[in-house]
Amino acid sequence: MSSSTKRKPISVTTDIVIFSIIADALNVLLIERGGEPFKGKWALPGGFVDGDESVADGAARELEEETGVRNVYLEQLYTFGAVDRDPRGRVITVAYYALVPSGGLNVRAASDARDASWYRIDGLPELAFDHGEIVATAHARLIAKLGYSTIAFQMMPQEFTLSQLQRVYEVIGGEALDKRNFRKSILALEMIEETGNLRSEGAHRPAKLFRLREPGQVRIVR
Amino acid sequence: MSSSTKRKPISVTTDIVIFSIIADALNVLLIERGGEPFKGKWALPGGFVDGDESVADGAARELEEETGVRNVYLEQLYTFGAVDRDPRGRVITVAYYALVPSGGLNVRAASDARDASWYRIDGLPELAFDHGEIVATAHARLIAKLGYSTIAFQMMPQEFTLSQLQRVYEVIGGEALDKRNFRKSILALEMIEETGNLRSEGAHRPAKLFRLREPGQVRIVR
DNA sequence: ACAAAAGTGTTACGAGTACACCCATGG
DNA sequence: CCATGGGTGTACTCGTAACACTTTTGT
Repeated sequence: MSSSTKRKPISVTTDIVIFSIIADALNVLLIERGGEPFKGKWALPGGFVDGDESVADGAARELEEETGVRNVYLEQLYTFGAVDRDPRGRVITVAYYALVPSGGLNVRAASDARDASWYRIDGLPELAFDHGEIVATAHARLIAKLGYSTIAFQMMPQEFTLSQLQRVYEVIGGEALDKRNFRKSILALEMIEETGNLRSEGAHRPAKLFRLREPGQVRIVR
Repeated sequence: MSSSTKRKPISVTTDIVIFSIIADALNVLLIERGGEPFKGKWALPGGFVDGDESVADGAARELEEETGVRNVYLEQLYTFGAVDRDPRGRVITVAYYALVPSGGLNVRAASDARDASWYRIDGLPELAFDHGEIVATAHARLIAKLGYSTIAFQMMPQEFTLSQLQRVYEVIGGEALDKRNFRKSILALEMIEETGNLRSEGAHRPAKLFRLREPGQVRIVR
């Protein structure tokens, strides 16, 4: 009986949780919905998967269409498949998440989004659909993954200082880290190298700038 | 442009990877397909999700229908969404996996499964669809999860000896473990307790039997 | 000269690993 | 009495955590 008589069509969407560090806080990119349902409510970028594209391609396409962001490390998060999660009918969603460099992208509202904006994770508005649950799941995964992978490097711009990198770890992890231990363990990964340049950013000693050896690569450590 | 003009219907299936330890080897439960496509080939249990059930419910239902297995803790593995993964058309699948006690269940073929049988993970037949990839993904996840969760307890019968439990870890992990260190670390979790019973199983000292304190609970450790 | 962040090593502790012998039973 | 797996404690090692002062710059 696995092929039930009533096989109502099930639509498939993707939703993407885009994280970035802005002003020393973890932020999520949201879209203000321009159409029903949940018109005027904030929601995650995403949309329906086309019949001629893979689910992952659909997520990448939606991400670029609605936010202009491309070439980011998109990782599948979870598939949300409750019966009543979408008032339009039977819609399941494959959620992805992505980390983008601090300040390194132009956000623009497009498509059926009335507006697009960053929100601090600790100050989110009420979200459409089950997107609050999706963000919470992504946040938990991000925190966990920080501990055993090099995912945080995805948030760095091309050149960055070790202090900047440390701030990313501290903001996501929610606790202060020892500067010397942090530098020791990061450099031991051999994933970054000095560019030879310095950055002077105030009334103090300039900081050495680093770059990723192999951009886009995420390694499991430990 | 997120709502494309051509939104071909996408069907949604589930596939379930059931692991168990049998004769000191890791095994996967497969069914022999009774219908096209891939008729006569071995495949994972699973099938189409109905419109009035959640994806997780669909997985549990298909599993019971095709193999008789019920009441297992199913964990979502990954969603496979390539365009051409199913010759019948556009079908994506949400894969789940579960661990069941050694020998503690009656497997029976049913529904459109011609046969159901255990296969050693290192001796799998050629599988239908992309099920080989799904099994490989589940296997990798199982090995990883063994290291930082108490998932292995799911494979134990109601009463078990510490040596049995150690064999589970050794078979999945693929390496021998030190007996004293193993017992020390397992008991430190405080997840199992002595039943007070002994099991005599050969020409040697009888082993103490243990049980889970809270069956079904999986904890993250470390 | 002072404020502010960058940069740099050593010690201490604890978790994890290595390791060997006696115990209880069946045949 | 011998073969077989069950059961037990300690010492060492290595990775992680704690910790303070000097350097370079702008004002």
